[in-house]
Amino acid sequence: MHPQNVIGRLSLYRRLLSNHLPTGTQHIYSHELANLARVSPAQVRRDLMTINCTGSPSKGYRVDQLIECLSAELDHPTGQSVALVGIGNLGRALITYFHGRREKLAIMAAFDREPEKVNRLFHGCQCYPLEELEHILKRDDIRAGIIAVPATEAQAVAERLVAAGVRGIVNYAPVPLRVPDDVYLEEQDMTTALERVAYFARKRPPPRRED
Amino acid sequence: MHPQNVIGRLSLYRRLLSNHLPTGTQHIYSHELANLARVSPAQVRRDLMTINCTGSPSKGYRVDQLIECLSAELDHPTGQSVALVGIGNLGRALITYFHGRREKLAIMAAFDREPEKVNRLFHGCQCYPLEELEHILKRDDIRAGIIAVPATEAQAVAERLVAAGVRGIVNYAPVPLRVPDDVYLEEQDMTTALERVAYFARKRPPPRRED
DNA sequence: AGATGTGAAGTAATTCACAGCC
DNA sequence: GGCTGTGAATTACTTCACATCT
Repeated sequence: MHPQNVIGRLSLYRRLLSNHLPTGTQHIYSHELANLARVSPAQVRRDLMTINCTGSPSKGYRVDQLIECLSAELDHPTGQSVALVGIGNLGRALITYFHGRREKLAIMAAFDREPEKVNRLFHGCQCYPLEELEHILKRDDIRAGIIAVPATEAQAVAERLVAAGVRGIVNYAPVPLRVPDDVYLEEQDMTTALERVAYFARKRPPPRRED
Repeated sequence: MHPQNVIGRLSLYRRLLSNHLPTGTQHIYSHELANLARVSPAQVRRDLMTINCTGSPSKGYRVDQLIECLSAELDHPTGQSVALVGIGNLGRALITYFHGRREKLAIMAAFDREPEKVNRLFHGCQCYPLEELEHILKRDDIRAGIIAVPATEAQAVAERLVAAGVRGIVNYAPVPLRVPDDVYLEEQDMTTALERVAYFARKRPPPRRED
C-alpha cells in the first residue's frame, strides 16, 4: 500500500496521459510527463518505479502501457461505487463532474434530507432520501462516500456511513471528522484552501501594476 | 513566511476556536485543541510556537488571545477581496459558503462567460461578464482568485488572473495550471481526492458486514 | 547522447522527551 | 502532577547523481 501523495500523483498522471496528450502520442519521457504534472522528472520516475512501470532509455515510457499500469493500481478490477450525501450546489457539481468520467468509479447513489431533491435521477445518479442510506449502501455494496452537507450534519453523516460499511470518505464540510483509524479520510476544506491562498498571495512580492 | 501546512492548520485552529467550543470556554490545552483538529498535541504546540502564541502550564492557552494571535497572522489588517471565475454549481457553492463568514476575507466579484449568469447579485456578490475581469480586478485591487471553470478554460483564466495582478489562486479545475513561480497556487482536485479515497477504501481491511 | 532506474543524500515535517513552570 | 516550550530524534518525502541501457 503506497503513500497517499504517490497515489494522488498517479491519479493525475493517468488523467494527463488520457486527456491531455496530442492524439497519437505513443511514447513519453519522464521529463515530459513531469512538465504536464508540474513535478520533477525524478519524482515521476520514482512514482512509476513504486508501481513497477518501466520505460526504455531510448523511447521513454509507452503511453498505453503506462495507462494500463496506472489503472491496474488505481482501479478496482470490477468497479467501485461511491455514495454522495448532500445534493446542494456542491453535491450537484460533484455529480455533474464525475458523470461518465471513469469507467471503474462512479457516484451511484446520492442522499439528501430535503424531500424535493430526492426520488429523481440527476445525471444518471439516483437520489434517495437520507433514511435509505444504510439500506442502499448495503444493497449496492458501496464502500466509499463523499460528504457535502453543512458542517453541523457532517459528523453524524460520517458515523452513519462508517456504520454502513464505508471504508473511505471525502469530506467537503469545513469541520474535521472523527472516524475510526481504519477508515481513510480525505479532508477537502474550502475554507483552509482559500485562507491559505489569501495568506500567501499577501506574503509574495507585490505585483507591479504598470499604470 | 511559514510553510503551507502550518498555515492550513492555523486556519483550522481558528475556526475550531471560534465555532466549535462550548460557549464561555476561556482556556484550552494543546491536547484539547489537538483533539478537535485531529492532530497531535506536539503539533499544536509547535504550530503555535511558530507564530509566538504562548500559553501557561497551569491554564493552557487563553482562547481570546489565541484567536487574536491567529488572526494577526492569517488576516490582512484591512481585509482582502477574492475574485471567483466560473458561476456554475461549484462557483455558487463557494459563494454561498463564504458569504458573511469572514470579516477580513470575502469573495467580492464573480465572473462568467454566459450572459444569463452575469450582471446580478448572488449572495451579496456582484457577477460580471468575463471581459470585465481585468478592469474589475484593477479597480478593486483584488490579489487572490478562485478558478471554478471547466478544465479547458482553466489555463487561460489563470493567465488572465495573473496578468491582472493576482498573486494567489485556488484551482478547482481538474488540470494542473502553469503559473509563474512567484504566484501561489493551490490545487483542489476533486478527481484526485475521490480516486485516492477509492484506492484506500479498497486497501483497508474489509468491513465485517454482520448479516 | 540522452534516457531510465535507483541507492544515497538531502530536505521537510512531525514526534519525542524532558527541563522548567504553575 | 500535568502542562508548556523546544532541542533532538525520527520519520516521511523529494532530489541528486550516476551506473546502465539503447
